[in-house]
Amino acid sequence: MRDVTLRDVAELAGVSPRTVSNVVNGYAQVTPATREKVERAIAELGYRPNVLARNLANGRSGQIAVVVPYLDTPYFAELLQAIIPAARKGGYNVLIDQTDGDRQHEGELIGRGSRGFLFDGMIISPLGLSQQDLTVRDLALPLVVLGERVSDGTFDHVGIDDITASYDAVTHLISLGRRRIAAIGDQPYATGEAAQLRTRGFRKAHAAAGLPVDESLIICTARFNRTDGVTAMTALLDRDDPPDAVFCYSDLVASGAIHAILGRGLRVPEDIAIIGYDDIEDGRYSHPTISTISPDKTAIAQLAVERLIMRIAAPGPVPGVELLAGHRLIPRQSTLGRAAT
Amino acid sequence: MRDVTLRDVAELAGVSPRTVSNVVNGYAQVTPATREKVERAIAELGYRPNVLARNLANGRSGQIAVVVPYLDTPYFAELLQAIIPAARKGGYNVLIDQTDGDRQHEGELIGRGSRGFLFDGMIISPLGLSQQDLTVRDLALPLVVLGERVSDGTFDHVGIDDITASYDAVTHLISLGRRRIAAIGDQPYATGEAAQLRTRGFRKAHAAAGLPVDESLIICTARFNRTDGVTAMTALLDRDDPPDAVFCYSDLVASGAIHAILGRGLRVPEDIAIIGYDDIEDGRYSHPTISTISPDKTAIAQLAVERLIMRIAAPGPVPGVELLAGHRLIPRQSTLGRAAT
DNA sequence: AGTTACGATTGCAGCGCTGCAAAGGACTAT
DNA sequence: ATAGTCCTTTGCAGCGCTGCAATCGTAACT
Repeated sequence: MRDVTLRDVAELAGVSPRTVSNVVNGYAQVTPATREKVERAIAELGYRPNVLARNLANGRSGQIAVVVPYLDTPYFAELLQAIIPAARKGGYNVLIDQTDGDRQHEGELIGRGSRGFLFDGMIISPLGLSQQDLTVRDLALPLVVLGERVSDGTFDHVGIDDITASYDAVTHLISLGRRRIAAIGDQPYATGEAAQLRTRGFRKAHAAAGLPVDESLIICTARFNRTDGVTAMTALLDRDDPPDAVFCYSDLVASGAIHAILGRGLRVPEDIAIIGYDDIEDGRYSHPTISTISPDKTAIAQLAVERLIMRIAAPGPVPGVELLAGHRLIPRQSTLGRAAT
Repeated sequence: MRDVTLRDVAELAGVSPRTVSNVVNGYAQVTPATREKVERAIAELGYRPNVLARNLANGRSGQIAVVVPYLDTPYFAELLQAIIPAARKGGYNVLIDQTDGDRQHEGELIGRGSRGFLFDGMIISPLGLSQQDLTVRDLALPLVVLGERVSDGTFDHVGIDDITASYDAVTHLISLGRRRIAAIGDQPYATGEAAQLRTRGFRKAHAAAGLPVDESLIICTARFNRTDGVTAMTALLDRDDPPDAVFCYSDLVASGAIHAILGRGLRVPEDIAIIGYDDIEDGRYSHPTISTISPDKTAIAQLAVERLIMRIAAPGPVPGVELLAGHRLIPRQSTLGRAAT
């Protein structure tokens, strides 16, 4: 049994296929009488427009790709959770891809013609890509970048004010009387821009408080995973002069760090205070609950999608902009102690 | 600047468009000489096949939809993480949708013609849908169901042996000397089949050990979230005779339950042992680490995708089958105590 | 009444690709 | 030399829809 097409509906309704199309899309003016005839025919036949054909005809796919390094990283999962409804509201379906942070894979995706016209635009959260890689990409692909990178003018970037957020986090630790503060997550190489901004905030908070920065307390990690947190924290604990507080560049790192600390029989925050970054759900239920910087994920998703749709609709190139979403410091038990909720 | 099409390549290479198509798809036999000519032309023009057009022409979209209730639930995120590469390997792109467990939304998705030919098949993890809903769906849509439901013969179901897994979990608690064991997560209504199976396993373990089941210790929850765990556990703790162990129907519930217990100043597992279900990453890093039933997610993803692709390729209706992936009991600190790794 | 104007409807062509089956060409067998 | 065979290449038509511009019909105007 063949699928029902526009033509079938047109025949039954006694109008031209074009008119059926007009009704379906609400394009031109259509007489209420005609509309009703057509709608009845549609209902009777159970007609469903063929999205593929529609897309081919008008040259747009109606899909946007969202590319993240890891789907099972809570931060990205939560972000996606917000992006999907936003895209749907804008009339777009979401195609998801994960890259494992692989530079080459990411590069292919933003490269010339990668898409085969399968999606109209892309929201990407790159991990392996350097600024350079982004610049030589397919310029015709409407692109919005989340997180790591900063716009070079050919794409938009959505993030939060990392320096200020980090400044807030570290200042919070200082205000609690901590003096030997470590940072876990610096990435002093090309692809670690976000990390570097956080380190800047870390330094700035020290400077503002008149505190010296112990460079040996700034620990680099390849990723922001739990294992990175465990490894880095273990190294810190092995020192003669461990820190009394740690600013972790993600909640996962914080989770790993806490795991390491408690594993040694030490207490959080009594012995070492911990603050994370991202405000993932785990942090609200772990033991202790994790103080964190909470980026406004809904706003990030909203901004990214809106901006991308605008880009897709725009006739020519659109200058890239930096868009900042809000963030809040959320103190919890890992800095305040059991007294905190 | 128009996009490069098959025709452009054909012209440059001095062959017919059809031949270019043959080269691109490796269809018919093509002389090495011809192939090279065409490939050179492709490279020179930077030609990329238009997937949309291809799909329209051969009537398949090359996409499968994966529908989950919540993307940010770690279990689903981890499952997706496994499904995407499996699908990609099979030549399919993954379109993701989340339903918030809303029955109507889920129903629409599996309903007649929902897809508009946008995807060739669907993997769905329903929450709100009853068996009945699934039965009246669009029978022409190749469908693989994960988790909750059991096959009615028109679709495939992939899951683990819930009864045995639950039996294993509870038997583990009993073997540790626990006697008052609660269960959190039963759902004695139409849409809670998986939960009911787990409750069956719970009873079976009691029976096998010659232990009576205290019905009042079987707590129902609407979902398997952390908040459900907190709520249910709090109620249990408020009783005069709280349990000495709890079998939670998800790791999130377990996480919430632990949160509630520790919040009361009680210890896990000394006062109350906890075992969860799903083996999400959090459970490996939380404090205490959470004993759990670990379903083989890779196998689930693999089976689901393979089976779906087979269904899509099949000419006629395919009888639905039940596919079981493996599972393992993973004892951790929440039952064994700090001694455990 | 004749003309203009405007809204509703339509026809055509084509988006870029592939299924099908036939045509062309080279080569072997008789 | 001629027919037969097999492999490569091709042309046609059409997937189902929409952009465009033309057409039709009717209401509003002089």
